[in-house]
Amino acid sequence: MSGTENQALGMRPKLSERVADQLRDVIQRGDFAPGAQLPTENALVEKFGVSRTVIREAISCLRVDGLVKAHQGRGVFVCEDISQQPFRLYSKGLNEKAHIEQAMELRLCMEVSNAELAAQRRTEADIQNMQDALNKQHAAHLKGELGQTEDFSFHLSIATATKNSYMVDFLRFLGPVIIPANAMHQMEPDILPGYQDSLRSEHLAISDAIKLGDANMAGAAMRKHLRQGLRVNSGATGN
Amino acid sequence: MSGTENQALGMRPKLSERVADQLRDVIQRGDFAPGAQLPTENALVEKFGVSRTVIREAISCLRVDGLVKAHQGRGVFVCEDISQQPFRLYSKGLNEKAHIEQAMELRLCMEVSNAELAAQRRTEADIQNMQDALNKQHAAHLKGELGQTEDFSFHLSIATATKNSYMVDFLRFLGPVIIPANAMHQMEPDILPGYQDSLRSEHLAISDAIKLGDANMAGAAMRKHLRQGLRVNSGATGN
DNA sequence: ACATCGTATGTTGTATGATGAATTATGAAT
DNA sequence: ATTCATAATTCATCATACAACATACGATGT
Repeated sequence: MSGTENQALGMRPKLSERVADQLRDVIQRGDFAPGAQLPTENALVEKFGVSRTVIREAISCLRVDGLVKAHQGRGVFVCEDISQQPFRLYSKGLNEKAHIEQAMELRLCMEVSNAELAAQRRTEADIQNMQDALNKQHAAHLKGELGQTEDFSFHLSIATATKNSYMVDFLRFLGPVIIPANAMHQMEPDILPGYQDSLRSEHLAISDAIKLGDANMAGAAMRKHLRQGLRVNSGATGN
Repeated sequence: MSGTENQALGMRPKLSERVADQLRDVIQRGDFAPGAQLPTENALVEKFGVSRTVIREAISCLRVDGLVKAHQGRGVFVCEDISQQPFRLYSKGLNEKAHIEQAMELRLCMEVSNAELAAQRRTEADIQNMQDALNKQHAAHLKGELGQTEDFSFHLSIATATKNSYMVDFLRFLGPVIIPANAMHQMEPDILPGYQDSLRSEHLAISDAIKLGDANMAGAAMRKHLRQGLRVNSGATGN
């Protein structure tokens, strides 16, 4: 993040973002200890030579990032605990390939655990949701569609069955990174049905194991499924 | 997040945050399709009955959150892909206990995978780092310290050995949520050494399995270790 | 001496108006 | 119909003023 993408396109980055980046740096470098007070807005105005509007927008960014906390009438202070800081992908200078690979690995380890937990905790309603998602995906396939949305719904239904809302949130968070990587778009029309069939059988294997309550089997099926998908994707993109 | 904690303390939430929350809601509810243009600043000024300052700060928040993207001279648009959106814990209305439990479960499933991956990919340097962390933790224990920082360093060294930087980032992200939950602070002084010994033996079991390259054993040792820690923590807090 | 209260000062939050910069729409000239 | 200059729109920045909140200080009364 931090507005570097603008600069890459030759666009002049916004002043407030440049100031925010500089402030972020000095904070993360430790120039201001946790709990310490930042210079006042007026001081920063003089220091950076910009208007108070820009300073306030920059500090607002740091606030959303969970780095500082502003108190009216007192000042702006560096957060004591960084527990409010969000988690971002793509933060470092990773190329597209490494980014997707590592994010995919993160998803794999989480979804395998999800399958295991779902097998232990699923209720009848969860099983019904999984079944619905599978049916809708099958219907989409029969209509000649890719059914990626329904595919994702199936995985979400498993995450929901873990009764851990963070699992759902995290899968939703990783979802967009994964979906575009799917190689179904570039797939030859004649091998697509075969791929969708194998997809369906893999999903059924996962679903059955979760219904049975067999955690090990569910995890293994999910791992096999995701590794298969990873193989197809990387193969199609020529890696 | 979303400034709800202010309201809980009886503090009047900032206008800009309230506006930001409302805008966030209508966007996430789908009132504005991805790629659609938001009303202009002036329109929002009239709609909300606040100043441009507030509207701009609110939009700035949404920008940092990755929900919208502002283009000078064109307008503010809802992001097409939400892949830039950060992942946050504590986002929903979870009580402290459920929050920690669910976050801990997220950590568990990730660290088990980390141990497995580390066993497969560790280099000599990784093994050295793990060993260093263990030694430092032991030294801290002998000095009568809790050694929590060194404990965390050990786990980080495992994450580093996976060669997946997101694993390290994510563990760092979860770290602050977990650390305060540690019950060592409230522990009776006479049982602390015994606990530290068991901690050390669990760490050694993990470390040995990773050195041997036995993924299954490493994963099992890590799972046992974290479940043990979870048990101690929840027991100490009376749950 | 001590506690209480009001005031002064400093800081962030909000409002307002004006100007700059970038994009898009408009329209005239060829 | 195309091209080009101009106007209109919109976000970005600047400057100023005032409001809301917090703290420090001193006056006042006991």
